[in-house]
Amino acid sequence: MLELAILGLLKEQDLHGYELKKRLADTLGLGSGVSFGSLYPALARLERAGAVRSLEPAADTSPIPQTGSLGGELAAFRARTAGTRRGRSRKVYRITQRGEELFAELLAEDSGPAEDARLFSLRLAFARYLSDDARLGMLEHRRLQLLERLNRSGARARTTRDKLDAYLHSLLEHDREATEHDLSWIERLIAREREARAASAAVGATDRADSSGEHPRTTTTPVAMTTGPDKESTR
Amino acid sequence: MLELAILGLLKEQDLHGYELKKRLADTLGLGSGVSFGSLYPALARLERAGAVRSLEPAADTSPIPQTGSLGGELAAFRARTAGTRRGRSRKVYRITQRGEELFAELLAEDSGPAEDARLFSLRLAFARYLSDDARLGMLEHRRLQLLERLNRSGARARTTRDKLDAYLHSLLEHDREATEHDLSWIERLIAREREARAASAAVGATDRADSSGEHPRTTTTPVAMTTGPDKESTR
DNA sequence: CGATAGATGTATCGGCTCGATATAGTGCGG
DNA sequence: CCGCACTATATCGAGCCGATACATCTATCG
Repeated sequence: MLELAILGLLKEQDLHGYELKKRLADTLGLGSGVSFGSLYPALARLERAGAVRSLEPAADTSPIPQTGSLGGELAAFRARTAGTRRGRSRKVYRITQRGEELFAELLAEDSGPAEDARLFSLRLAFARYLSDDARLGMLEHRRLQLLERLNRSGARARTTRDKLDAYLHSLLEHDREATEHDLSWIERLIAREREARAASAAVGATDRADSSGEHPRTTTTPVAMTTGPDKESTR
Repeated sequence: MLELAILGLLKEQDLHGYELKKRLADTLGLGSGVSFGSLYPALARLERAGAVRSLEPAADTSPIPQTGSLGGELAAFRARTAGTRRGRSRKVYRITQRGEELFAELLAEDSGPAEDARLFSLRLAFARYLSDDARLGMLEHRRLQLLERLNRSGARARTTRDKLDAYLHSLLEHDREATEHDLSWIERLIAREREARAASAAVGATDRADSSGEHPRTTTTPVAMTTGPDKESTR
């Protein structure tokens, strides 16, 4: 999972560990990012697998950002002293051809029924690298997961009628609302995706049934299932 | 973290591992609950620490639920064959005095600035065991965390103006909305808490300034901070 | 009847991630 | 010159997860 995020960031430019951690935290959706205890081992794994290679210091005034764009008041100061390397010597990582392939694999991977919210967010952050079909498939997949989760909320409400602690009840209720919110978001994304597709395919084949208002609800699944595990951090 | 959840459930009744896992999944807010790979080691730790003890088979027709209330069609069948133990012999866990103490410690624990959403949910699920003050403190603490997170969202939006990928932008936007939703939920909980407190203290002291509409916003913090890490699963 | 499938249960293993900590180089203010 | 803060790489122990193994019982189908 971390590998995917690292490779995705390195696709755009070479980075050293510290900077990588920062971008993981605030460029991507990952709250607070990851700890060094995960990041460095992950980089080591990737290097061992030949997916990235590390470049030594690279002399001075390299085009690698001087850890910039944070702090605010600090930024001005940073601009003044730019070019003077600070702290310990950095090890800069660059993605390899093998790394590009690995990225594509990880991004497209099936990710069983347990796919959690973090992984979905990560995939969406790199959705621009997917084909139209793969991207739409990913969104539909997520939609089904959320529907299933919503089902379980309903089932739970029906099973344990009221006799619940007030705090627990509020928690469960909020969780259900958050899931509904997520679901409507995903459905907006799907609708947008279909519009774009329809627009780009304006020339060509015969009319393809849908395309007008009230988006076709795809595979619908009328809200009824019994089994299947799931994994949804918290919310 | 898991220990807290286990002890909280065992406070109400003796349970065996499998049933414990089920309740972790759907009684509490934890999506999909935890895996056996966490649960059994956690139980072993708790037993080693003297916080729980395991009771052997306990003969037949014990008052422990026969893993009931799931399946639906299965429930009827289950009712018929109730009383006949199934599968491997179960090991039933019971909380000890030491366990009750440990539960109280874990529930009240300070939980640094990194407290994630899962842990907060867990604490809220057991909030009924906290004193009024501790409960309110927990809610205020969570409120500040969410405000800080919201700040960072704003800062990010101001720093990286527009030049963002559409999917990434949508992701970040959705994340911000979800945080706002969480925040307003917490504020409703705080308001409710204060009302209850005011109602119960109806007899006694002089009038205490607030109590009428437009809840007092507590410690307000006018949305401005620069540093501090955080941890928020995803969203 | 016997085979098969499937639910119920307990348990362990390898691998990833985390939080804490160690190490180290640099500039800044007192 | 000393301590402090910031940048940066790296490791350790422990927790958690997914997969898997193992064991026991029942229902169902040929």
